[in-house]
Amino acid sequence: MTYSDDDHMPPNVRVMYLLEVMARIGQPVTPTELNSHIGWPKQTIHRLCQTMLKAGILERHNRRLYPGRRALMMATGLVNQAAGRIGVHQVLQRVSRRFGETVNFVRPEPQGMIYVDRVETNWAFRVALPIGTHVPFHCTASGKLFMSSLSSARRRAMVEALPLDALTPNTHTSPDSLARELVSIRKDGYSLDREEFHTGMVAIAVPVTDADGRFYAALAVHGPSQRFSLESARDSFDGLCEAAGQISTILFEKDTPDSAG
Amino acid sequence: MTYSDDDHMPPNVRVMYLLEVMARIGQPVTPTELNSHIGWPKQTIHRLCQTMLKAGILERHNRRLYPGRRALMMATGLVNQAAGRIGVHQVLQRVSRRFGETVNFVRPEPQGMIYVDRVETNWAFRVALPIGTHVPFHCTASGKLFMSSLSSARRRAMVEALPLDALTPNTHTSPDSLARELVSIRKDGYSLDREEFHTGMVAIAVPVTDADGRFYAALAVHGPSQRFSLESARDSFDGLCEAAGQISTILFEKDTPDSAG
DNA sequence: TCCAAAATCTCATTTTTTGAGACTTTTTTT
DNA sequence: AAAAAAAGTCTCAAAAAATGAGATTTTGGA
Repeated sequence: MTYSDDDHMPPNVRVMYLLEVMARIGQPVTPTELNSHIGWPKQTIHRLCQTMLKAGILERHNRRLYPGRRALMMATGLVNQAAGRIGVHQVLQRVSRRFGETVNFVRPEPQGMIYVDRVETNWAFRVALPIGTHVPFHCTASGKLFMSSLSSARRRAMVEALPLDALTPNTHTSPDSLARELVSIRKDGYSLDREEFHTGMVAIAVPVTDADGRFYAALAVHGPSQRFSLESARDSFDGLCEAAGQISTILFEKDTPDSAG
Repeated sequence: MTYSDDDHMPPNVRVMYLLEVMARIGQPVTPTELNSHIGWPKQTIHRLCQTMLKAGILERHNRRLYPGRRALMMATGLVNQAAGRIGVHQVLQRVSRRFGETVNFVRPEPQGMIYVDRVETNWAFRVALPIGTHVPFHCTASGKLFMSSLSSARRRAMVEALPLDALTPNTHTSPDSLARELVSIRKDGYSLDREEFHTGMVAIAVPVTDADGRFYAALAVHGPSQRFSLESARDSFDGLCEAAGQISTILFEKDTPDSAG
């Protein structure tokens, strides 16, 4: 596979991209206006719009295009499927209120751990990592937590493959010490970041597991070490686990048919 | 152009089609399961899933695929755009004229229910909430209506996660009483705000659903309790449902003029 | 450990997309 | 009303992508 050229978009995905642009614009547009946001050759955009009109993905009133019924049905279905995210966000907010610190919901991806959702405190101190950012595995509470959930063979392979760049004086730079910590994380059920990613910032992460008990995501609380000690982090362990359990329920529990009492 | 062959789908549109199928299924699927709904050659579906994963349109947990961040952002944008359609707005105007009160069109988002469209009466009494504002779930007719549409597991988790701040003496502050009301809302098909958000203001909300019966938005009528009693609100139930049905038709139904071909 | 199902890889073929340029229609300006 | 500009459509050869059968590997469960 030619993963290398990063910015190339297969024709496949262009339909989706066009819908994304329309969604962002938020109101009916002419093909030309649309293209002022995209910059494809004139004929290309017209042809694609035609294809999508013919497929019922777009509809047209006068000159202007807007998402058609087909796109809307799809969107409604997707949003409903994702209704769990609303609940998850509410749980994050509750955790954040309770501990007064920033809370992150983080998932593993090949490029690193990715911030999927977050609730920030109003304190001046903020992590400057927007949602969608990837962070390294070896120096974050969530990344180490994820690795600790792997089978020993995979864990070892991963630890040995990672770069282990020293981002602070506390960062693990030796595969052995990292591997040792992963073992104890696995035993404890939580993972700490002792200023290993940013000096002055600490974090604790607990796992959110799926219905089969497999790792799905990390629920992490971050804070500056001045006011958020690792002691207090550990104290928050039970509360975090409870929240992680609720998230797991929201995302994975099978629907029980409702008894309308 | 060979418009004639009707059922042919250009490779272009397959990405969209795959998302549609996933939206209809409504929960994470393996490529093979997915394909049991589609019937493409094995390699074709795998290749397409790979493309979509790489593009961030899908995400994966274990074997199972689900709509990714990118797809969800798009879906949210589309769904909000559609809510503001001309035809929808006209229905809101008609409802507002009929009852002489402010009408809102409200959708769920992680941060709260968001006012997507509104028609206001000219009365002095106005809600000072501009379009785009988020309001809480637990003390609004639309928020409770949305929560009542969730599966019981999600509903319970959400009720437990919410802050339940008392904004008026009437606000639900106990998860139990809120949960109980959600059950009866589900049964009744409408939701009331009995001065739970602002003292002196009451509201009734009914759901707007898509062609498959999925929750899309809440249609809500608000008014000051002096002139807009809950009795009259309940009386307006049929009219509201009719309007909700019209909105649903505008947004989701294929308008085939007369024939039953 | 072994086995069946699922996923991945390879590759020649077929299909589609691409986009420049000429041309037509529509809209705006004078 | 005429002229000019902008938007949209058509044609076509080249380039790129999708296709899907078959072989191979990986995975998850007994």
